[in-house]
Amino acid sequence: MNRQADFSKNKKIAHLLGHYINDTGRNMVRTLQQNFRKAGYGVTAEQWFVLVWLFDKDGRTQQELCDLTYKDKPSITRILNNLEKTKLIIRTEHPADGRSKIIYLTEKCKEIERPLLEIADQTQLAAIKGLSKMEIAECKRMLGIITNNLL
Amino acid sequence: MNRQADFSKNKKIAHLLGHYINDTGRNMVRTLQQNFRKAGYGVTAEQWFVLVWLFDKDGRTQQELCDLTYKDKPSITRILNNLEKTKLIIRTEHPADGRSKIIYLTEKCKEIERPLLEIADQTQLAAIKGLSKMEIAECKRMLGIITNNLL
DNA sequence: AAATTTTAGTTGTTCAGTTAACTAATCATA
DNA sequence: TATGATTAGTTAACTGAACAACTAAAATTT
Repeated sequence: MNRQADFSKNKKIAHLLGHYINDTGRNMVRTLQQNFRKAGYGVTAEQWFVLVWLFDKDGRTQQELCDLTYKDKPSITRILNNLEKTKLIIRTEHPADGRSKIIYLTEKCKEIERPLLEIADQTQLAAIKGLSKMEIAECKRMLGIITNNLL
Repeated sequence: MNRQADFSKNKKIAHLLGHYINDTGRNMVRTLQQNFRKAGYGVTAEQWFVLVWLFDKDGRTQQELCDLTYKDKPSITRILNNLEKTKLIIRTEHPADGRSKIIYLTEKCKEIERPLLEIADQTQLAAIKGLSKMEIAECKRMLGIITNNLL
């Protein structure tokens, strides 16, 4: 793919902010996944974004994971299917609510939490090199405004 | 899907900037596509990001479109396949280079340029409401820095 | 209590991104 | 000029996103 980042070439074409945001996000996500892979972990970035919340607190429902990751239900279903295939999570039945399922990490998954976290941290650190904490906060604030505008 | 934008809920989890950027970009892209669809145009956002550069200048090669859109070759191949199916572009052979193909817009496509552009403009305008031009420029600058850091 | 509505999760289809392997044409070079 | 490397584009497999339609189990309403 093509990753040069001269977003100023769109002098005539000013309708592409969404494209640039999207592209930058994909660059980060792809790099993270490549770094996982280089280190020998076959975890996708999207799987990671789900696992993060399970490391934070185990035993959540799929709906909770939807809310936390901003992903829709079919996406969560499929990401969990793949995590189940690789034996990183298990689905169990909710004791009180027959519709819900509760997701638990396997031991195998808990063992790789630290190395994955290390890779994620380093990747993010490399990505934001040259940006101050204030700039990052500004960036997040603007992203939040844009998303809210679209609700 | 879930589009609430309170990115501050990650107090404990600070590794998710890429996820937030990615998510915001997808929100913009999805909204654009929905707006095209509501107006009766079956053009995807990714198709639009390619068409934009053909409206700018017709008769480009696929490689040029890769460079301009930051997409890789398989993606461009498939996006053009779909644009060809819906008769919005045609592929022709390069007169001098047997490997290349030159992409032209059809009349059908030229006819919908203005309405699509109108929708794209309005969508972007709605998305950035509340942000100054300087903030937008800042945002683009930071996205460029991040992408360059990842090269 | 029965009927309706809402909620949790799954499935199917289409589209695009990522990676790898591939074909065919051109370019470089020895 | 013949060989090897590069370039343009395609194909295939896997993953996830978007959207719609679906099942089954609550929750709500009447």
